[in-house]
Amino acid sequence: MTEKKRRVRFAPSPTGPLHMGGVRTALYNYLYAKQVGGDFILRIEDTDSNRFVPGAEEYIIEALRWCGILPDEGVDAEGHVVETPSEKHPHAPYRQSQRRHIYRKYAEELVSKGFAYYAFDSSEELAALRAAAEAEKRTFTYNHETRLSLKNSLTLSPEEVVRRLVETNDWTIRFKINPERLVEMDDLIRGHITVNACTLDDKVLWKKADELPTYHLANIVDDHLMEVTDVIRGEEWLPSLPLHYLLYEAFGWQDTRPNFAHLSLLLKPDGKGKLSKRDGDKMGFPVFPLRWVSAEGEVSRGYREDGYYPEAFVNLLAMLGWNPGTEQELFTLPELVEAFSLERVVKSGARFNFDKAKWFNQEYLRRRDRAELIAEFRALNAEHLEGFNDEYIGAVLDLMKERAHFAHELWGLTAFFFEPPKTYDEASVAKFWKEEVPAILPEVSRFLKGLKPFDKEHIDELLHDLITFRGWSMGKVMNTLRLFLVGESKGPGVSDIMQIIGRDETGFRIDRAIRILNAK
RNA sequence: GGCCCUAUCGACUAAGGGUUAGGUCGCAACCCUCUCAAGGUUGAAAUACGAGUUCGAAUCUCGUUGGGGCUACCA
Repeated sequence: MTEKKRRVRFAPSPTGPLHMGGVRTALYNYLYAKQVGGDFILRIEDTDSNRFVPGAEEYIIEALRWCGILPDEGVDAEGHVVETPSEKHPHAPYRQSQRRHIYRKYAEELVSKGFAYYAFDSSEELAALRAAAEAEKRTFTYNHETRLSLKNSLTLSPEEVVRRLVETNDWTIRFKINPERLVEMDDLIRGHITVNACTLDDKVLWKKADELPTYHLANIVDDHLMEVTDVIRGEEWLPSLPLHYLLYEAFGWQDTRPNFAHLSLLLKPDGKGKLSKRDGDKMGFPVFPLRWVSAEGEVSRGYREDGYYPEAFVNLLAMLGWNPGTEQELFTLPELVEAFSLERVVKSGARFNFDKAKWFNQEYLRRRDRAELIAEFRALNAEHLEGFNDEYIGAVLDLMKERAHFAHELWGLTAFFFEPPKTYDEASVAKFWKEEVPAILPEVSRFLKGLKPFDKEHIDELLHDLITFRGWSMGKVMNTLRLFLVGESKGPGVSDIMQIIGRDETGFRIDRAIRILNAK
């Protein structure tokens, strides 16, 4: 068996930051490529200079790197798109704007074979036709029905065509759809699809005005030249698939045509439409992997900046539209590579759910390496942690980390371990600091100060014995103690807190609270 | 409007002709308990609708309806 190495590409357009749907497409491409032992290629489809957004390409690469989905080809080790061919990058350049010189010949080839024609209608003329049609509640389409009444090499004299080709500068090359054709296609996710070519329009393949191809031509030519074997892309491309099939045929490349798989789209949480840039800030969650600041200064939040671990982000994205067929939900990237299959990708659109996303991160936070979490906690709260060693911080985090979804929530949950409460929750004070309690606490404090060894087990024993012996209320005493140690009436077990902060600090906090509350 | 895709709990999904339609998130209750979490147990919660095929349909077919995409000299 000498099966050829599979080549799978992700081909985003740098028209803005890559959103999470795009990352998911990249991820599925990556998983598929790696599973079959193939190469994952990144190609930048920047054929529309009008929509070019500075920084978008860098953003795409950084987002992929953050997620750990690294291209084998197209991008070098430093994260730059490769511009010159080499052994590792034989098909460079990988940016279509740098490949512009190669496309025209393919477009001309189609004209000479009779599969395409020159069209001289200006965009203004076409816009006017569309507007006129719309006024009559019709839709204007440049297709087999209208092309013979328009200005193109099918209707103009050869001399006129040549004259316009050399003298004018805004003509295009259009694909000539054969309306008789029935296009039979196969999709790895959706199965067999049949489309009647008479419903297709004559798409522009090449534009003289910018000396550039459109997506359709560039995409097919590059996939062919780069020997791409599998195309996994968003569902928005499904309507173009017949055109792409026809293009492969017209070039005579049908035998090496790649396999196609069209992924369903990520939908808004409320199910109305596909997830878009605006939704995040409107609905309170990020739609982008990384923070993005537009040229106008508009800021969109990112999963990274919101405190998600890339592993969690990748995991949740993988499970949005794919499942392993088992009940396992937590996967590392290598595990995903192992388990992934296009057959198990679901066909219908997936709505994004913020709660589930947070749950994924919580699971990863729990599983976080202890030393890494300590370092992370230190980095996040350096100003509060001088004088506390890793052993102390580790003990605090062991006790508290399962309460958080994100590392940045940890400080709010643990601050009382590092500094005495600044205030005492008033409602809790009113609830507990009354009746016999003020008289009891000084005695509890005295006993605690004499306790040795001062650990959880002995503290529990002492407190329990003292409270039962005196006939006090367990709840009142314990909750008051917690109020004094934490500042409010929630948190971990009283003895857990005492063991960590130690005997001296415990005594200090209790006495201080008694003093303050008695003075009121 | 036309073309294409799609349809199981609120959300993500499993079940590929025979299951009490399963799991996860979320929600609720109970247990644990010094509070709050976590954890444990339990519960509410779905095959869009209508025909057909079949002994038998969530599953196959057709239609309807809903949702989504595309319909640019954008990708």
